[in-house]
Amino acid sequence: MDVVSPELNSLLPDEIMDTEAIEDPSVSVSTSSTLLSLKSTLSTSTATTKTTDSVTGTTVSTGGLQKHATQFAFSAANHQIILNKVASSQATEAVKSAGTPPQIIKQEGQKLLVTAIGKSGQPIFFQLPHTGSKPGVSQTAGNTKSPTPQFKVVTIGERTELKPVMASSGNQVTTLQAQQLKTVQIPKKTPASSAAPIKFIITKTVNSKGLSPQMPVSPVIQGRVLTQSSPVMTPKTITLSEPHNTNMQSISGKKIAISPLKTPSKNIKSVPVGGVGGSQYKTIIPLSTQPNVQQIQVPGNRFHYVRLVTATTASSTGQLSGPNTSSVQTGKPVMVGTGAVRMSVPVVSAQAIKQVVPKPLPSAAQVVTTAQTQQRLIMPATPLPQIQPGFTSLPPGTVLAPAPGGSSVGYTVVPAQYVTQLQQPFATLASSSSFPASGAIQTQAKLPLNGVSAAETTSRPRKPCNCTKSQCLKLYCDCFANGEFCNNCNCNNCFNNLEHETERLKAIKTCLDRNPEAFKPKIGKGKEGESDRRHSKGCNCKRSGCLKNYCECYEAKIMCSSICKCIGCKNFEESPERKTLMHLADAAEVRVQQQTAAKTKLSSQISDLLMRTMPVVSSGGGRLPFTFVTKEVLEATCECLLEQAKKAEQSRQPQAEAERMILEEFGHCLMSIISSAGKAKADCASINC
DNA sequence: GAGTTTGAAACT
DNA sequence: CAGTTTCAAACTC
Repeated sequence: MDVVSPELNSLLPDEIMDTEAIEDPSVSVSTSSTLLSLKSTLSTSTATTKTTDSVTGTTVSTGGLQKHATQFAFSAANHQIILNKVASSQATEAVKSAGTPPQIIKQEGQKLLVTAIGKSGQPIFFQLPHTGSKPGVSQTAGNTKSPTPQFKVVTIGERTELKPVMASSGNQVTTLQAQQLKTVQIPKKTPASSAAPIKFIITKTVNSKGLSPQMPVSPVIQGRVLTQSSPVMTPKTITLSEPHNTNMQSISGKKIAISPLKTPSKNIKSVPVGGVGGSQYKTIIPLSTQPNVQQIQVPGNRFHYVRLVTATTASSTGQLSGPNTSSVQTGKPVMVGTGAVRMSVPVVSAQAIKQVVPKPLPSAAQVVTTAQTQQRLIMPATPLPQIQPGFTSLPPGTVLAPAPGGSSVGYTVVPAQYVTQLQQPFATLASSSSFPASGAIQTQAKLPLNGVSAAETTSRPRKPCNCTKSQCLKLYCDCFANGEFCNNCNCNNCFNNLEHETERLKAIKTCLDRNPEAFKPKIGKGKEGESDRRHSKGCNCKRSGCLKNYCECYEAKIMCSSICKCIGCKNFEESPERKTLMHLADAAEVRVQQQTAAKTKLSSQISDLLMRTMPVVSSGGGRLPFTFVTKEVLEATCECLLEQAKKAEQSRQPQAEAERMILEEFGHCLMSIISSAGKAKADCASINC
């Protein structure tokens, strides 16, 4: 079980944070490796259906739901949860005061954990006791006989919903959602393994016409795999699973599984998934921290966008943190109120992606932030066959954005640094395409990216390239290799820019075809027990001894490893040459630092001196000009000082006393200068000169 | 700054 | 996969 984020910890009451129930084998037992495929068949039936809880394996019946009608009643009219007869009037008031419809997070024992977004925008958490019948999760794995309310996260159409599941042994899932009540059919497929980890299942019907495009997408679930369905408007189902120790999951038709929290993939991986009506790719996204994936629907746009947000970010907004993180940490299906995720939620980089949170979007590109550095991606959830296979290996800092003109390419690869740069340019692109312009790019500038502000990251200095023949569209070009546009470079005939996006995309594809990992960082983590950092491919140096910057290992300040094919390597731990070089480098660095410090200090002193000798004149608010210290003034001052020195000499004063007299005279001179200057300035001001 | 060296990338 | 060519950065003078 993953650890609940501190942000959430601070928000949630202890009861909510208690995740024991989830780790309880009796709960996870039936969450076997089997992935229930939740068909996208929609109906608007009420909660009188049956289902098998895919999370707990508990089968409960509609009767159970009715049994619990003392706790809940479903309003088919407005599709809102109505809390009825809750034992706690306080909770009732909390619900009423919420700015959004309440969403059930989960049931734990005899408690229902409910969240809503308060009118202040802050998440509200409260508990509702189960009073009508025997509450709690099923005690029996697989096929439970005791009706027990369960909750399931199911995505229908563009939206994802939390479903209180009360059916038994059926194959339907009843969805109760803040704004819509739906029932989806699920194939009867019962989880079996008792030792299986908890999984999340999301059913996603793409472009379901039964749903309004404007219908907000409820944030839903943490996951690791995004399925991008084909542009063909056939219903698609996404199955997100959350096994704790397995990485890949079964794929049935157009379903994909989410890799587990505990087996994070360092890199996003896309795998073609078979399907009718077009190819699909599932994107496995690393999940080393707690980012959320927000699925966003753009009305009128055939693409679905997802946005990845770190838990930290979410918490910083005060809106996402609670519900989302809690769902992640508990590993249980969780529904978060639609109001819990807003477009204003900024996007920051993430170490990895953990959550999948569909999200309403009036119109916007979605910036997806992923991975090791500050990789931000804007990517359609629909497939992008042209490049999608290489999507796994997009370089850090790459942004995928819908391409202008709605071309077949479908998106534009943009360096992360351009996310902020492109605020205007991208809006232009968006406006010229089917992609809505408003809010096209989310502002990220003021949010920290892995501890570094976006401003810092985006302004990160980079060496300009000097390419002449490659058009900056080959990996020879460092800019291109780093997934960046050329900017302020010295290259000739550069195609690594927005004006040549088509060529650029083609080049990227070519590179990825040649080497799917072409854009991955070359310096990655080594195997266990080895140095933390090592070159992924190793170097092939022959003449440099791996002690010059020709060597990629040396350049990265790491030692050569066993995978290097270098000849005459001197870049190893005990190498005396290497040690000497390191010492020299250290010494040089110290020297530079000292020089820098000295310069800074000197500059500061000069500045300070000028400040003292040129006081601010209140009348003008400015400082006196240097012109007051004219040559004549200096000469006069020097004469005064010399006179003072002569005086001291004639009176045979000791040196110290002579110095004192001279300095004193210097002080008098300065005061005279300042006084005169101030007077002159005041006079000048009085006559408006 | 021009020319050389070097090794990764690209090509065959 | 190996050998060769191309390329741009690193380096030297």
